Amino acid sequence: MEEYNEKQLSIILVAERLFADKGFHGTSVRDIAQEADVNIAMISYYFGSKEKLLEAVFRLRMEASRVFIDELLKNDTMAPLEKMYSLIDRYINKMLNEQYFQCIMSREQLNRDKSPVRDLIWQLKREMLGLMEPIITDAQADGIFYKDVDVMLLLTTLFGTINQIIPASLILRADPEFKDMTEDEFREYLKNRLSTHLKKLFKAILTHEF
Amino acid sequence: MEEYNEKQLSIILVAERLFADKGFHGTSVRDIAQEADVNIAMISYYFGSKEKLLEAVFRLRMEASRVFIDELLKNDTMAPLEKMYSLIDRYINKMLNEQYFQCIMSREQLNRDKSPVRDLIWQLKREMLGLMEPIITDAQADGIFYKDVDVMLLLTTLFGTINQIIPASLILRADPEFKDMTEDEFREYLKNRLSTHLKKLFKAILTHEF
DNA sequence: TTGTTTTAATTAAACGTTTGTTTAACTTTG
DNA sequence: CAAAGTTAAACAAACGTTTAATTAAAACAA
Repeated sequence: MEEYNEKQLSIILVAERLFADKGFHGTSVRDIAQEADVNIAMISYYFGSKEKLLEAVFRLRMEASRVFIDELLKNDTMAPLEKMYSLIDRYINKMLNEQYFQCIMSREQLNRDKSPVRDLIWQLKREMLGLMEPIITDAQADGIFYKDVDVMLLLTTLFGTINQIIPASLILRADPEFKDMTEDEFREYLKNRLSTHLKKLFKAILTHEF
Repeated sequence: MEEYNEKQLSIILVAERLFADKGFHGTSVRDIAQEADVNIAMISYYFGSKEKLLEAVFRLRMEASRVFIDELLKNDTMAPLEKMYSLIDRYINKMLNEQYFQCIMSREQLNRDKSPVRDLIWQLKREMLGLMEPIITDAQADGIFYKDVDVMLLLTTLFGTINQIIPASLILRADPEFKDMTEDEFREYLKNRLSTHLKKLFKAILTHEF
C-alpha cells in the first residue's frame, strides 16, 4: 500500500472534486494544477498521467470501501431486520460523506468502453452485493423475511435511491426552505429523511405477506 | 417546432449514442461526423456548435417526454393503485427504450456548473414530479394509501431504481445466463423483472399499515 | 560540525496532438 | 441563376505530456 505525502493527497482531493463536478474529460490537468496550487508537471511527475491520477482517486476510496465492508461483516448478533437497518444507515452515511467519489462512480459506470476503473467499480459492486444478499436470503430461509422478493433489485433500489438523491440535493439545496441550513445540517437532514424512507420500504416489502 | 431532415436526424441519433457511451467531452465532433458518415463541417452548418447539437438531442427527447406526460394525464378512471401500476410500467418502458438519452441525463445532471441542458433536466423532473405526486397524495387524502410515506423520496426510488438498472444491465448482459437472448428479449426480461419488483414495492409501502 | 555528492522536488517552456470551428471553393438542387 | 448543400483544408486554442534547467533536501564522509 502506497503512502501519499501532503502535496500528492491535495492533488488527489482536488482532482476528485473537479472530476465529480465536471467529469473526467471535462477537467483539464491545468484546472487541477491551478486549484491544487502546484505546477502542471507535478501531476505527471507524481502520478504518470491524468488517467492514473483518476485511478489514484479510486484506489484511495476503494480502500475505504474495503474497510467499510469488513466492519459490516462483524455485526453478527443482530436480528435480520436490525441488521438491514444498520446496513442502510451505514451505507447512506458512507455515500453522502463521499459525494464527490459517488459522482465519479455514477459517471464512470456509464462508460461503454472497458477501462481499469470500470472494472474496479463492478468489482466493488459485486463485493457489496455478495455481502448484503446472504443477510436477506438467510432470513428468507428462516422464514423471517418474506420470500417473494427480488433481492438483487431490492439492493439496486437501495443504491439507486441514494445515488439519485445526490444530484437532486444539488437542486433541492437551492430551495429557500433550506437557505438558513449549514451544509452539514442539510446533509444530516437528507440522511435522516433517506434513512426513514428506506427503512420503511425495506420493512414493508420484507416482512409483510401479500 | 423544427423539423429535421434525414441527415440532421442521423447526426442527432449518432451524437446521442456517442454522448451516452463516452460522455459529452469524451466525444469529438470528428467521431460523430465519421459514424454519421457526414463531413465535419456539416455539424456546425446544421447545428451551430457541438453544444447546440447536444441541446438538439435534448429538444428531441424532451418533446417525447411532454407527449408522455400528456398521455399519462388522461388515465382518470383507474383506481389509485392501478394508476400507479400503469405509471410504473409506462415509465419503465419509456426509460428502457430511451437508454442512450437516460445515460446522457444521468451524466449531465451531475454537472455543477449551470447550463441550458441542466436547467432542462430539472424542469422535466419537476414536471414529472408534479404529475405523479397528486396521484399519491389524493389517494392518501381519501384513505386509500397509507399516509406516512415520503412521496418525493418514493418517486426518487422509482427513478433511481430504473436509472441504476441501465448501467448494471451493461454488465449483467455479459453473464453467460443471458448469452442466447437477443437484445430485445433481454430488455423485455429486464422490464418484466423491474415491473414486478417496483409494483410490489409500491403496493407494500402504500397500502399496508405498520 | 563541515563540505560534498546524490537524490528528489520544482519550474517555465516547449512538444506534438487533438480539439471545435471557420473558410473558401465547389457541387447539387430548385 | 440563386440558394442550399458539401467538401478539404486551414485555423487558433486547448489538450496531456515531456524536457531541460534549477532549487531543495537527504545522505554521507571527513
